[in-house]
Amino acid sequence: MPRPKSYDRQEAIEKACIAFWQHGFQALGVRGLEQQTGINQFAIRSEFGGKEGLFLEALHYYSKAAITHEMAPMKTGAIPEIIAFFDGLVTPGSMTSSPYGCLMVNTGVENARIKSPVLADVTAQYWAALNDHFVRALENEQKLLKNQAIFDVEDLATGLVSAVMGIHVQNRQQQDETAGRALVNLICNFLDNLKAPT
Amino acid sequence: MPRPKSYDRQEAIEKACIAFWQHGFQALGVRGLEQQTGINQFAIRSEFGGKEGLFLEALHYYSKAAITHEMAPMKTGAIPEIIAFFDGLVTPGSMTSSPYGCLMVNTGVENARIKSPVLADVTAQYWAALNDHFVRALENEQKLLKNQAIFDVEDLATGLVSAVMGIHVQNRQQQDETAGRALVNLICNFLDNLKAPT
DNA sequence: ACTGTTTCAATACATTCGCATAGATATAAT
DNA sequence: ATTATATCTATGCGAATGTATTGAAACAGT
Repeated sequence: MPRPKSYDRQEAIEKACIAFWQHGFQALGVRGLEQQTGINQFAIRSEFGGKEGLFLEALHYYSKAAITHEMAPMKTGAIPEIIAFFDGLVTPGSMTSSPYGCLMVNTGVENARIKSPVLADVTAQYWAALNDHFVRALENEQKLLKNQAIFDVEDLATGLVSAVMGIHVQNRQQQDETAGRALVNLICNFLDNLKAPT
Repeated sequence: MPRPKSYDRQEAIEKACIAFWQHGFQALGVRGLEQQTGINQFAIRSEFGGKEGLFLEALHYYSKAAITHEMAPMKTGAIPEIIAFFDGLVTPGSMTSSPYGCLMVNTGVENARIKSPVLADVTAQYWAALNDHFVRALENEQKLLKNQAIFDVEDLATGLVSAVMGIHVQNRQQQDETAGRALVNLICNFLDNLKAPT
């Protein structure tokens, strides 16, 4: 019997995600959110728990999408899948390549010295997930190398995570979703030298 | 004849630099600046042109310090000097290593989708300077390799800049000035393989 | 001492922030 | 049609923002 909502919830979250991605959390006001998402201010509060609640939903949406669509192949793959992931960071059309960088990077940088522990959790979990996927793929690769452990998996994975951050920042700095290409090439080159011969 | 200023200008800029470094531009209000820098609100306006003017001074101070103290050795050096620079990014005590990351990275991420072209200029010039120093050092290294150009200098330099960004973001994310160590090792490892044999 | 000049402390200002409220609106069930 | 319920549009609120103003304060020169 109620009056129908004037927005689609999922659609709204996606729009909010893009808006926060572009402008950051602080710089985007509730009134700006209204315009860019089509959600009315009342719904932002009653449905999402205010600006920060909507932001959290956006972060979760972004995280889940990236993990399931971009990271997933690395779980059962090896170095080639890692290389494919890095390529995706600077390949137009991939959801992990954007002239706005990465919502998780941007949020982490912005939020580092601030408030919400819950925000810090979401970003930390995201990077942990990425780290895990790298570890998996590297372990898989090591099996192909017949246990010749010539590289430290955990350490390498951590380094790759930092590289991903750098690529995203470069993309955002240049406002060009391919700006991080040089580091991608460097990393892929490096990984290729570790790879089991095909 | 005038009343003496209650602050030292240079000292004030340094304090402001640290404050912005920690909190970011938006999150730090004028009243917070007053407390953390000891500059009175009137002076912020009359001496520095308001909050943004003081921020610009802080950016210039940071940039000049980093260029002259940390990047400089690469101008006449080669890959060993690049490696030393990367080590400095995760070495406590170095001015380029900090649990707050890098003021230029933070500013670039925060400002990317916003306003001030003058802010964008400062950060862009900073990264151009870093890129130049990498190029110089790599060219010097190539001379030692007797013109066996086995790597593209410009491309590699660009990649190294992105790596630096990633290391800083990792430091800030973990609030640990050594968190980017893994990528530093990876990069140094990579560079070492390019180096002329000693 | 007095004066001139500059800086400082305190306050006020308009604007914007996120949030809250309340009356109007739109649907489904009766 | 009427009613019930939930959502939407309007407006308002206190707090915080950066900036502007103004009278008191602190020095150098006379």
